This record gives sequence, structure tokens and C-alpha cells, in this order.
Amino acid sequence: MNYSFSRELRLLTPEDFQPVFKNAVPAVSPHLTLLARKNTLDHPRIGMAIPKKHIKHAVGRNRIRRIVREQFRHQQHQLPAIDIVVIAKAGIADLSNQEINKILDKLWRKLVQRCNG
RNA sequence: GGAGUUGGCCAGAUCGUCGCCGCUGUUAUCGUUUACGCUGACAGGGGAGGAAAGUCCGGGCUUCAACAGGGCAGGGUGCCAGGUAACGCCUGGGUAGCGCGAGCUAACGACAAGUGCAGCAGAGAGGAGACCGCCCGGCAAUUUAUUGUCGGGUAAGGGUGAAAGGGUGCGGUAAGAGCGCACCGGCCAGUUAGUAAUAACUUGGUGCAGGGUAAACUCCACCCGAAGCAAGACCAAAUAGGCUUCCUGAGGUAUGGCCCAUACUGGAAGCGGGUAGGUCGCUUGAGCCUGUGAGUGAUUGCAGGCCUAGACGAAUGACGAUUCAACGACAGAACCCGGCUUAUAGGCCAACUCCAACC
RNA sequence: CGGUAUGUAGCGCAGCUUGGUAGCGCACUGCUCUGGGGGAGCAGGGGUCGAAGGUUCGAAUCCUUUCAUACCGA
Repeated sequence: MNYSFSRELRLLTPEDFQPVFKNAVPAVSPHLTLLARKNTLDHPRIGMAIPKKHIKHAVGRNRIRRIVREQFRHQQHQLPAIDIVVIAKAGIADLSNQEINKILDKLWRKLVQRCNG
């Protein structure tokens, strides 16, 4: 099983992001929002929106981004072919790595259920 | 042992698994000018900071404008000397202030070139000023020593203010006053020491003329072209438009009654500008480490060694284990350097100071 | 990443050049006019001048540092 995280698994340009925002299946928690949409490829892709307004320092933004990426890397084969956008909200900077991992775990499952059903 | 000052250093470590971004080597597929390019695999090795931050200064580099220069405007700096590519930085020294001390702090040129400013209070705010007071004289009253009034003298005292035109003492005087004298201070000049700032003086002169404010205008000395890697350089689709040449020398449309005439319109090739996109700029540099010489020091000479991130939606992480007194503060490179400023848990080293105790 | 501007009463703005009293409009409170409302008039309250230092006798104003917010450049 290949757990690599290459460029094809990422949303890069505004053209990649816009369709997800327009027509999305949401999964919400107080600290994170996930938006998903089926794509035409045979693998999932992920993009992130971490506003400077909510997480002030670059170190904090890097931490959120790295945790989300790591989770996605491990979960990619459980996920269907969808484009996901992860949006960070205020207050997430106060959570520990384990807490964020738990929240993400829940939200992945929600998304899989809603996209299949 | 306690309290403290200064300078410097570190910024968790080790192992395993799964991943990310460059580099080097080997190799496979494909494309072609047999050497490159694209994609993939394997191996090796590298991968955030002392502030990467704020963007407050100084440079390199690039383009533009000038042309190697001089001046004005505008801006900056401001004790002296040195260091440096340069600086508003650093080092050493001076002066002033703070601390018992080691030490620390300071935009620290000129108000004796000119102009301005100082509300309220106060008699007076700058070649000042009689409100109270003090003293003298005239007149009047009377309790014969004071009161009232008028005219003078006076800056010792009170009072106002942030600030009132040297200080203390003695003499002097009607009362006072640098009015005179002594000491202290100031100013001008001289001598000596020092590169200088400045300091010292049993030196000479001067009764003191010259209050504060320049982070007020200003004066003096020195410095500064502007914008910034989204700078800029190169390659270069599609579409529209531009220029040149050729083809046709004809047709169509408009003006007009018609001809002539004028304007617009076709196809092909080439050229230049240039958008999307791509490549370069992009990391070897006023570089780092070690030794040694010069210097109080900042710094620098010489010798040897080293290569230490270069992304482009943007790379260092996650999980587990062991360990440490501590689950580890502040915090993430984006063209690159030198500083400053701000944030910062804990620990280590060196030198020095004060207090207590012991010898 | 680079480059600019702005922070003053609940809101929107003056005052900063040339330092001594913080002012204007809307809003708020009370009173009057009206039977009541609206409206008008009169009176009044409310501001750490974004924060911290410095210069000055005295700082919203001058200087330095710092924190926010907004805008511009692909």
C-alpha cells in the first residue's frame, strides 16, 4: 500500500477550489469545517484554507496544515474520489495534536457516509 | 552561603516506522543534433532562527533618470577619536546623572548671529520689578510713641510661579545693595598634559555683563538621485491589432444623375512589440571554522580547512520507545548581507562587586 | 513579500501645522411648548485622545518604540 503524498493529491489553483465551495457536502465541528465534492478522478484530493485572522502566527498555521496533511495521507485509501477543503476556525490553535486528530477522524467518517449515501 | 553586575554559549538528545523538498550518483522508458531533456525507481547526503519577526537604518544587486561635476529645495545625523563596504551601528575616551560597589544611563554642537514661545498666578517673565515689608523727610492727629496721608530711598525678608537676574559670611548704611572685602562659583585669556573632546594650574584679568526652550524656526559641520526581486533579463502559444513585401490590377460598399476621383474592404509570406505560460535572477558570500601575528578594544593581517535550505498554494512533520529537574519559552527562510529594536522557559561557563560566617 | 495611510465621546469627523481651554453633527438624559405622538427650543451628562517611554515647567499635538485596522502592487 502506497502512503505517499504527491502533488496530484492536492488542490492547487483557484479553479480547483471554486467548484468545491459552490456545491459542497459539509461536515462541521466547532473548530473545523470540511467541504467535499465528487471529482472525476480515481483518487481523493485535499486543499486547505487557514485564515491569518483566526491563527495569528505562521508556526500555528503550519502546525494545523501538517496535522491535516498527515491524517489525509494515512486515510487516503479509505476515502472515495472526492475533493475536500479543510477550513480552520478560531480556537483551534488552543487544541493539542491528539484532540485535532480525534476531530478529524470523526469528520472523515461523516464525509464518507454522506458522499456514499 | 546569599544578593547582584558584565560578557559569552546552548535552544532537548538518541533509536525505529511512514511521509515532504532540493542536490549527487546509478539505472529504466520515451524524444531527438551519441549528449541533453522529460518521467519513474534505487542508493547516498543535506534541509529554518537567535531573533528567521518588526521593517527602524546602512549596503550589495537591478531598472529608470541624469551623466561622472557644482548649486538650490527637501530629508537625515550631531561630545571626541578610532573601526567598518557603509550606517542613525560598534569600540575606546571625555563630560553629566544614578548606584555602598562591580557597573549602568544620556538626540551630549550652537540661545555670547538673528527671530519666536512661556496659559493661569504674580508688583514684575528678561538689560525686569515697589503688592506687603524696611528706612528717611514733610504735614495732620493724638494716649509721645504710634497711626494716617503725601513725596522719596531700598531687591535683605514675605508672597506668586516650573522658572524672579551668582552663593555664604563680614564690613558698611537711615534702611539696603558686589557698594567694599574674604572664600566658593562663573566668564575671558594664558600655560601645561592630551591626536582631540577635555582636564589641571600657588597664572593673569573681570564684580558678574551672559535665565529657560533648538525632539521651536534657525545657524554651523557632515551625509543623501528615485524605486524596488511583484526589481529586472530571456524564450514564447491562441486571439485581436501594427508595419513591410508579393498576389489580384479585379470585385464590393459609401459620396454622386454619370465618369473621373477619394475613403474603406481580400489572400499569402515575413518582421517587430507583447499576453497566458515557462526559464533565469536563486544562493560562494564584505561567508564560516581552527591556529597564529598586530591592537586596551571594536577590528584586522597571514596560513590551513569547509560548502552550510533554495521552495513557488510554498518543504523539517506525525506516531511509538528510551532518557533529562523540566512534554521543552519566543517563534517558521522567500533576493542576499551588516546593524538596531521588540518577544523569549530553562540551563551552562568566565570575570568582578557587596553582605554574612569561618580560617 | 514589498509599499502606503489611519487610530480622539455609542457612531461619523475637527483640533496636531504654530505644545497650555479637547470641540462639531447625529444619538443619550431632563425640562418646556402639545390632550398625546412627531417636531422644535432650552439645559445637561459622557472621552485612559490605540499602548509604553522620552523631550518640556506643561504633550491629543514634538521624538522613539510598540499594537491594531484599512488600502495598493501578481
